[in-house]
Amino acid sequence: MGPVRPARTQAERRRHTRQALLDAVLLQLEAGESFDALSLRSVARAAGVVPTAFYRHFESMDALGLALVEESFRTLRAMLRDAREGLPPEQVIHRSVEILMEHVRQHRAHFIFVVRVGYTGNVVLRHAIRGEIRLFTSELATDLARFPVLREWTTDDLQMLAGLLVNTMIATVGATVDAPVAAPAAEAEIARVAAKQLRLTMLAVPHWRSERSPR
Amino acid sequence: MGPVRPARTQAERRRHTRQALLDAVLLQLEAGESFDALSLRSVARAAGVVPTAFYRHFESMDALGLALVEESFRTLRAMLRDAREGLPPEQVIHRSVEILMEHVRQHRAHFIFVVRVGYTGNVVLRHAIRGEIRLFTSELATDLARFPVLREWTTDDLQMLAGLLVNTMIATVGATVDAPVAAPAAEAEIARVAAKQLRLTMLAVPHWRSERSPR
DNA sequence: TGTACATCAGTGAACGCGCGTTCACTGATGTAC
DNA sequence: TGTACATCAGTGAACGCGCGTTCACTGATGTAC
Repeated sequence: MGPVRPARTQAERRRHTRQALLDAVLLQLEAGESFDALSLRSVARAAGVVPTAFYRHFESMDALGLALVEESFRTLRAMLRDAREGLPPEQVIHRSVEILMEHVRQHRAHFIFVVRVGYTGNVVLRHAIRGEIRLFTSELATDLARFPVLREWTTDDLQMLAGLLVNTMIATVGATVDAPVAAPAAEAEIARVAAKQLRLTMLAVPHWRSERSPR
Repeated sequence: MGPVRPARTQAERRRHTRQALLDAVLLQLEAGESFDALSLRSVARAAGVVPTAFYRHFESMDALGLALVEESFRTLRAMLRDAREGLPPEQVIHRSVEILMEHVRQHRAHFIFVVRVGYTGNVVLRHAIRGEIRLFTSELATDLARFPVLREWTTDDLQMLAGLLVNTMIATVGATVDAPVAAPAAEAEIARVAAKQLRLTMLAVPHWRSERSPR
């Protein structure tokens, strides 16, 4: 056998280069760069192609960023799916936090992208991410509606609660990706606080009077 | 009388230029730029001085950023002080949100700086801001300890609660500064949700069993 | 108060560099017959 | 299967531009006597 010939067909090579460009950005973000400070040339260089090749795949860095928004939220939705299935009622919170931390560990770059670029100056990407977070929150609200205690809550109140939980999640992710990689102690501490905050929040639920508007 | 002679003494002129540089950055952030994308030259230009004059005041853009961290947190502490005084117990939450929104309106640029740069790629500024937020959270925890319901809580639990409240505050500020300036309807909606979230959180407080470690 | 010198905020020219984008191109893969 | 042509991912040279930083400077304000 000779050396493995990578990417036999044109389509394969094309997909491969495109992913290399996306990954180059994620890698630079993980290394602490700001998205707005990344140059098209540095990304092309890191992906192993000439700057002009970039344009075969994306019209601009913003367009590449939008592709990363999609890719990242595919990860976040997968997480929600995992949570939907893996939640024995008696330890919802503990397992939720575990699933979150697990996903952050395995898709660190996607989470960094979302929490960091979601607050960046770049208005296009910021709005794209905030829009996705709103959708994500709505999905969570729908999931919450299935819990017996929450069945009678109004949509508005469910959104409010989901928003609160997502805020906690975002703050937790922010703290996690800010801590040194693979610092189990710091990570455990962050998870512990997050679980407490979620437990406190859920403690309020049975006492909330969610008022349906008169029919 | 002739035209007003601004900044008679050297010290005055110096202070004036320094502030013009800081304000130039805040203005560009408000206009939607990312801190990491700002150039020393564009800042000097906006402040009305030649690029080299910049160095008379700051060693680098990072140094200027750290000065802005200080300036911004002076604003946030002033807010906490206002809250400490202006809170009739029967409407703590309503007033807190009002005070927050009021301060965001009046120091929009400082809040933009904190929520945006606190998540940026720039590691120096991000850590500086996150450190200040941690201090800010601790101060809030101390204030919380004065409420009768919370008097028996452990320090760790107070920190946890303060963190939760600060998270809500940060998310609220993020949503506010992301909305178009002077959109009273959007702002009112954001404030309404924030108040609900804080009310829900505080609803849990009497039901939380804060366990002191055995003496 | 007057003079001589020191300080120092701001100037302006110059540098080398990496940037985004254009253009005409190459050569391997794909396709029609 | 073989041939002739089309497609198109990636190349490489070139452009004008704004960048951060250096340097020697200017001239108004400050200070010592």
